[in-house]
Amino acid sequence: MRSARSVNQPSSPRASVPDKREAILRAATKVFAESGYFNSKVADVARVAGVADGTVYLYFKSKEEILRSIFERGVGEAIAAARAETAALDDPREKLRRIARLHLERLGADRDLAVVFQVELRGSTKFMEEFSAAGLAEYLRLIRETLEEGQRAGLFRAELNAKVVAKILFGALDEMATNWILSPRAYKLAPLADQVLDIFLNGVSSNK
Amino acid sequence: MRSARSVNQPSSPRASVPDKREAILRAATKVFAESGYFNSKVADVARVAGVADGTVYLYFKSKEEILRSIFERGVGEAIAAARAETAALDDPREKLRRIARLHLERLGADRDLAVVFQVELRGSTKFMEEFSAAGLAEYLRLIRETLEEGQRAGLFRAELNAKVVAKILFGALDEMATNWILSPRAYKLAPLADQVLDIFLNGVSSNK
DNA sequence: CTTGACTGAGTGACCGTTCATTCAGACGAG
DNA sequence: CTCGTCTGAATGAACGGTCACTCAGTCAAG
Repeated sequence: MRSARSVNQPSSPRASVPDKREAILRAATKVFAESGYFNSKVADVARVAGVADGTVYLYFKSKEEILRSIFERGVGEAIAAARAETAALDDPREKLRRIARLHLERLGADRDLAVVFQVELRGSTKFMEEFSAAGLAEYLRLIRETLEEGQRAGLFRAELNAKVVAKILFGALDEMATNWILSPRAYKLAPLADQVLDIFLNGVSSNK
Repeated sequence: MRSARSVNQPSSPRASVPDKREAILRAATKVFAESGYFNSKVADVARVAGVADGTVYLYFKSKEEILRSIFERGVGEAIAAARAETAALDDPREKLRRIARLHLERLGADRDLAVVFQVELRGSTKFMEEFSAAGLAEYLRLIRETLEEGQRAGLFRAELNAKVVAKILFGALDEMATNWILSPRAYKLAPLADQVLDIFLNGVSSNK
């Protein structure tokens, strides 16, 4: 069926054809998005991935670890992308715009992944706390630091609490994504980033 | 407790002393908040409510219906309160401030209820879609209409899409609430409404 | 006695996880 | 090249525990 990949994956030296791990993650994202994490059966994930039930447990310790892996990879990539793309920019306003655009572009590009991130990952305080601590905090910090940069530059009102302001921006973007998922209408998610940023920057701006 | 509730859709017309229904709802809110909806056992809810397992089914058709009832009551009350409190106000800006305050005050006053609303209800697209259609849409409409009122009055920028702007405000408030729940620090939620409104109104305001 | 709210042990379905077994391919010997 | 041997990835049936829901019976009130 699948010719062996030439590129070796570094993390798991013993897996012979590590496509399987990838296939399981992709399948799980799809299945979780469709039925919800708690309603999904490991057997369904296995079937969609094209492997046997037991094979799932050669790559993941438990059903929960699959969800965790989806999250960690997603957040990791998102943060890396945001850092990389903003590094070259000077204006903090442009940085925030880039972050917002990336945020909605990434989610808008993969509806299944978006559902898992916006809905399934929120379904229990246990997950939320864990995941929140894991990657979300870092994402919020990235936004906050950019805001503080703008405050030092005199672009944003200095009296604002950057932590709270970061949450406002994140919350607004988050709601755009959640609404997009739940909406039966098919529209583009990414362009909303500009509308959000427009209002947001106006709201925090000090010059006028 | 003779007086019948005006708005109940009784799954069980035979229930004579509806205190039990109330006790079960309260217990379920607590249990769901503590363990998460999917990890909660109906037996736990019954125990906390001080009734037998079977009694739960005299008042609710299923475990899911308990969750739905918690949601419907909460949203219904929130919308009623928001409408009542804004009716007397003229300035759309004041109306929005009232809505935002009420939003965070209500959630801040009952942590268990807040957890169910911010976390447990989000845990599956099935719930989300249903609930979203049910009450959340109306809440967003209330905000949107207030925004449009402000646009007509020339207070808010007319070129903004009120639907999107309503989501931004809701999303920002929502994130405040979610963060408050997950935070180990004990702080007051309601005062954040003013910080959010400050930035928000600045962002949408047309005069300057 | 009748009524019906209430009880809680029981039941059956469900599903995450395990593990005995299979077998495709690697490899050394001849 | 062809065996024979070995390995461990992959399999999927079976297990064991859990839990939503049921219903035959209890009991108090009238």
